[in-house]
Amino acid sequence: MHATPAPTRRRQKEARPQQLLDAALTLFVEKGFAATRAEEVAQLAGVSKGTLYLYYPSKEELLKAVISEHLSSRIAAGAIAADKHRGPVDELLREVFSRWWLEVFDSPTSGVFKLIITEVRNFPDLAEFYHREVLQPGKDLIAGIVQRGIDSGEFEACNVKDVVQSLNMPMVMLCLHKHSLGACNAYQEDFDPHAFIRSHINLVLRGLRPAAARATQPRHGPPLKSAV
Amino acid sequence: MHATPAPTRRRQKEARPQQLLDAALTLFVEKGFAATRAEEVAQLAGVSKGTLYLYYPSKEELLKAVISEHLSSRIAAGAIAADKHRGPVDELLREVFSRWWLEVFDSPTSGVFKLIITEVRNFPDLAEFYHREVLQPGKDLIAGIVQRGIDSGEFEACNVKDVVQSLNMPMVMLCLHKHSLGACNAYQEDFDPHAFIRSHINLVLRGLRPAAARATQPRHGPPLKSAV
Amino acid sequence: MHATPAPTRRRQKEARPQQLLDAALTLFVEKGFAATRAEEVAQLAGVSKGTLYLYYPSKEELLKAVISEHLSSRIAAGAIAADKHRGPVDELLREVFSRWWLEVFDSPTSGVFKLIITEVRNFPDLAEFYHREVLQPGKDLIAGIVQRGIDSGEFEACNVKDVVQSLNMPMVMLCLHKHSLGACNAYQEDFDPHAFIRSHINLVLRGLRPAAARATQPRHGPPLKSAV
Amino acid sequence: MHATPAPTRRRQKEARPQQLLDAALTLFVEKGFAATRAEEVAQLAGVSKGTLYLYYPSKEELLKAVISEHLSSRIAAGAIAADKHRGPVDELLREVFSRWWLEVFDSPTSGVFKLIITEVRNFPDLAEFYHREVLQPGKDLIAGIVQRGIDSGEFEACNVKDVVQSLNMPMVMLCLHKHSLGACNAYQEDFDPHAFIRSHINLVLRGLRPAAARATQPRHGPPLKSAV
DNA sequence: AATGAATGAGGGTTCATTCAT
DNA sequence: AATGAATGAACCCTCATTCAT
Repeated sequence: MHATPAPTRRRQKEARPQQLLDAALTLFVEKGFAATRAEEVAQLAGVSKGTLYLYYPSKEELLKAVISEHLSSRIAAGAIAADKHRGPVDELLREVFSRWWLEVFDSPTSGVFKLIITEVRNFPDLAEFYHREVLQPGKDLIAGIVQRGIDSGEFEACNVKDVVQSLNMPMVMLCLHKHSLGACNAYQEDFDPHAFIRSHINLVLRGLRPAAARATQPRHGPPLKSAV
Repeated sequence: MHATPAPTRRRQKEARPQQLLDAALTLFVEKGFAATRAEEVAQLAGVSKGTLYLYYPSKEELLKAVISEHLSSRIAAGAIAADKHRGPVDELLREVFSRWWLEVFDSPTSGVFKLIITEVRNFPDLAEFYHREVLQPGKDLIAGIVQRGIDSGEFEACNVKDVVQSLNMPMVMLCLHKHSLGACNAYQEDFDPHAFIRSHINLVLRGLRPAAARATQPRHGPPLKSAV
Repeated sequence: MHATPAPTRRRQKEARPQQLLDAALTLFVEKGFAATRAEEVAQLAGVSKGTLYLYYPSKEELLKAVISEHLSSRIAAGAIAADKHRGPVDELLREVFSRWWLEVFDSPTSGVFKLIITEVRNFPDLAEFYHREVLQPGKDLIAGIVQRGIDSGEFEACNVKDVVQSLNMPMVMLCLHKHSLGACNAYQEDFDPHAFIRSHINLVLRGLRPAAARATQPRHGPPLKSAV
Repeated sequence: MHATPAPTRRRQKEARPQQLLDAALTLFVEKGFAATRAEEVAQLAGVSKGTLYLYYPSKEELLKAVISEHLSSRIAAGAIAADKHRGPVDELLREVFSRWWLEVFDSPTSGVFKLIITEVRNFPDLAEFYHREVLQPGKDLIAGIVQRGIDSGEFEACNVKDVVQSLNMPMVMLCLHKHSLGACNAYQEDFDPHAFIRSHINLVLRGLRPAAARATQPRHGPPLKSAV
């Protein structure tokens, strides 16, 4: 309805931090923090070198801002809706992962995992941050759901922590892949990440089903073959 | 019976490249390529800055040497011995992964995965190299075994590529973790990677078992609960 | 009886240059010209960075304005009143120095000496300016008085120029000290500059008194001992 | 007898610090610390920018090295020989000042006073350093001698501290002058600093002589007139 | 008249690489 | 073969100055 408002200076000032964070995320993920020049970030954000420093006092602070922006808000989201769920647990797990996956994998946020992997040893603050904001809540969320399934007899008794990792790791791995090998335009196999994740969840959930229940098809999730 | 002879110059000269490669791998994995100074590598290898350049013409060539050394020889190893195997396929899979895992995870080679993830986009040569030397052979190996299982009726029909990823990704992920968050001495959970991998393989193989076979315990692999 | 009227814009506009000059003097003296940021000057003057440039076209012009303001008007002041003096020359000298001292030492003008010392070599214009406006008139003034004393027999024959320097230098030195070591809150000895200057003038004037007159106390100036 | 030794690298390495310190002193005194670029210092020392940083970790450390080098060793020197002196005190004072003057004024060390004045407020460490290494020992030395003169009746009773300042300040002032106005090739008056200092000392010592002694010429120091 | 966001040249510092010893 | 002093290009960051508001 409204025409794009004229970019007054005031308006630009408000937009700058986000522009800079976006540019920084892109480049830090692509080239690594150390190999990205501050001026490149500014350029990609459409401003000059000096302007970057009006908004962030150093390249390192920019990195931290990039990470905290993406970690605090988005990654651990969706946890809230989980508690209310009634019904089979495997359906809930599929839903939780779907939501997370849709929000993260196709968005720039997926790059943050590469950033963490890459930079955590150079900036140890990140470890605490990532653990507190992402890892712990994420694992707690999934572990809680899996435990529910065990309690209800829907899942075989098992080591819950390990199952959480089995479910999760391929998702994080795909995020990493997207921003490393997956971004090299050669070797782009006919690989559909979304289909794979559905297939993977299926496979793991099948493995969790108790022996007694195995003779019948699961209510949710297609048979393995059709997963892709 | 003889004491090791004092290292002659020739002996030292022959040992240099390996010392430099080891030092470079350690530091490149820890800090990233761009953030590692050539002199640090030399120092860790016990030689002077100038000596490094006697053996490698540039820091970038050193990186490539580090990677090619580890990729060519070790990572895809064990593939050969697989063909001869006769017997249940799940046993074979366990064995192949075990061998790979033992050779890779506890050795410095595990760091190469982080290096690849971190640096492919800066050095696109690596993509082709890694794909040809590691990914393709590795995936072919596992895919072949899984396909055998399907053909023999031991596994449910399924998308083989996806299963390969489901099996593999957590292993690579653990290698990455070892050299990123896992190396930050906080947040070292009581997590045993070896146990987890056994548990994960179990879980996936259970998911692969055909419905008809599910009522009986598998011959290999403990029940889920005892996996850790 | 009326409260000061709220400063109108015009009023502010007229006050700006002085506010800026004062701020600039303070900061240039404290930190040096090169180490003072234009924005700091503006801030101390209570205006924004841009406003400074409405009044002075560059930082360098601001420096010159600061110096010329203080040099032209105040430093060589008091010279005029000297000619009319009748009576003993030492009394006149005491009076001239007293007046100068009171006007300069306790005012921000004292800092200009530091500024000159610090910046003449970077801005050679200052040399000519300072020499013409301050040094020459000041020395001529004092030299004239001393010469009068010699002519009248009140002072011993001597090299007038040297005496002028002997009288003057400690005063300038004290101005410099005030804005360098004297401004470091450690090492503030129990040193009273005013008392010292009286004592110093006394000492020099005693040294000037001709041998014949030395047996009697001077009419002006206390005995040395009570000088502090 | 020996030819200048070939400048091997080893030899150069040993000479570098002094070359850099000399260059730095020259430029810092001439232009001020902030207005001197590190590369200029390197250039004047005949090395490249990077080399400077092989010897001093930062421009600021270079400044401190410059100052401490000159302060520790030279400025307060000569104090030792003073105690042994027997004979008239004014002769001793003349000798102490002469020695100090010859060592300082005509050497680059004279610039350190300008450096201190200029930079002490930006680097407060210097205050403590200068006070401890130069001011206090220097003042104590002179004060001790003057006090001896008073005790022996050679000098009038007086405030010793003030006299010390009266004697000293012109000397420091001349050092400052040499590196500020005195270095501007205009306005080089026919002023001979060495002659002035003799004249100044004379004048002050005459002022110190007790009334009873004034009728006779001093044993040392010419009559005032011939001081230049 | 006043502001302060934006610019970009400039300067401090690092580090890959060279080369005299 | 090995060293490490030296170099200088490159990068982070600052700040004098401009100009749209």
